[in-house]
Amino acid sequence: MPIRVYNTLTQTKEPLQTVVPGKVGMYVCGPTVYSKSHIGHMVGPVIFDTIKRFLVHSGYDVTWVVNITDVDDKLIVQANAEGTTVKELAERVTADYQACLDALGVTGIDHMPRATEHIEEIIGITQGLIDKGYAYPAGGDVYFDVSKAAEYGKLSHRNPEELQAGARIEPTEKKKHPGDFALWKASKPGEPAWESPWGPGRPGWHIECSAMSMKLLGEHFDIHGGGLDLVFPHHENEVVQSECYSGKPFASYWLHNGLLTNKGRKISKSDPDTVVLMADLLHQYEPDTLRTLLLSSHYRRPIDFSPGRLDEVERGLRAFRSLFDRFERMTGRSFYDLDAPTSRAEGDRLAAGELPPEVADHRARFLEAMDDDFNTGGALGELFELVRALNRFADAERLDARKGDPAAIAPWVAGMTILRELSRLLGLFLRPPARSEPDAGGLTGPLIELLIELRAQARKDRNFALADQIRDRLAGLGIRLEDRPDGTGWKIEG
RNA sequence: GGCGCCGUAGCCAAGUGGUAAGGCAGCGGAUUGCAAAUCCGUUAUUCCCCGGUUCGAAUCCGGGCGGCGCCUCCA
Repeated sequence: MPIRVYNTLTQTKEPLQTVVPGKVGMYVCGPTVYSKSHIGHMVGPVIFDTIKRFLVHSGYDVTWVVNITDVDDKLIVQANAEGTTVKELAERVTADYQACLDALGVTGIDHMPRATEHIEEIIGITQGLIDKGYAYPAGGDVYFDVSKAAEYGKLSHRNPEELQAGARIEPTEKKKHPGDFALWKASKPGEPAWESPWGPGRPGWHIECSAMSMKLLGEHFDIHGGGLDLVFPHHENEVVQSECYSGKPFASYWLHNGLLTNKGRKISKSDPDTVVLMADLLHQYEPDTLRTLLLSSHYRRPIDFSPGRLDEVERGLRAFRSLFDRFERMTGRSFYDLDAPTSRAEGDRLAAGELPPEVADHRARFLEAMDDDFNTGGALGELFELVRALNRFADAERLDARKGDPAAIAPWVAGMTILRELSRLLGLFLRPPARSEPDAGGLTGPLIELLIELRAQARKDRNFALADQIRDRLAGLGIRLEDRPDGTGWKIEG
């Protein structure tokens, strides 16, 4: 079953056929770095990180580029308001963005080019478009002439006449047509500026993505991604200027992720009520919880964000944590350190061996879902089924009592290895949750062990009132006790 | 006004022509001293509404209704 992707350009699902067999070039629009990242900024990175993981696992050699737009009117305004420089602001916000990506396990980005480091390429493309008659200089600015490009509107499926009729585009006397957009903007005194054939200025908004994607991935590459809100005008402009410049098709497939809403409205910097900062969320929730929410439905669908939803997701993830604890008790090894197949072929070999019932089926269905336009919601469902199949097998075979017998638990461990393979494809459970670890070198662990010992004695004496008091008081402190045949375990909960 | 997305149980959600995955919440059972965790069972005769095509539709077509996004900076 080949991988199929929904292409905004054709509005259909198409089999993935790459420019160079076995290789994928993927470009995703990153942030304009003038304010801290909110949860909405993470949707694209998490989705495309997952897509990259899946493509790599499927045998592709993937190069993934996410740009940083570090020069723009908004940066100038914000830097002035803060009394700092555009450069300092951009660096600070970029560092915050990077920290959020790291926290969510978005590790697959190969290049993060900055607009300000590609001024030369931007000027080159702009000049090239002027030379070919697609752009014109006007009073220090340079505009793309939309009327010269017959295909303008093909990505967002609009026609330019209607566009102009209903347009609320700011009238600028320098533009020939209201739909024309700036490739280069003349700078005012005191603003960041670069020398150019048209005088000192800075790039327009869309040109940097054309310059950086074509430089790093070639003039024709495979996947271009971004939020649905970027389809028009950003991506429409990007595709038209790139193709007019190179004379080649730009990106083969355009993938757009749905937007996050809060209280029913799109989360957006221009609607401050809706903004939920990543930095705050990361203090309240496990990264896996945030990531699971973002992957819980198909990537084109909008997701309504709320703390209640996150709590639900977190409760759902407990089943995984409990299973991982079981694995650790059984094998003495952490699930988080478990090596798993890193390719589909390797996983297929493991799946062909001895496994608990249903495990191979769920794996097959998981991969099928991912093949079909990266259906992470369906894949996640299979992961939950896998957890159940593994617990069921361990229960039925009474594996907890046979943990000293490697041969007996081997099929189950193989099943766990499949779970590791698949959950890693979604970028989940890469690291143990921070909160379940007692303070390193602190007294918490030993003190809890002491209380468990005292409670065990009370239970032996059939003093259940005291035993339950210990358990309830610990629960009040967020520490949950679990009595199992082989002893009492404990867990710190949120 | 134009372009696009969406409407599946109390909530979230997969499924896009063959008789409704999964998660949360709830209920019943196994297990337990009681719990927790785990397992089993259960919760939509039905997929916004109305018509049509078909042996057969949540899935295709037509028409409504409702929600959202874009057309201006946005991931």
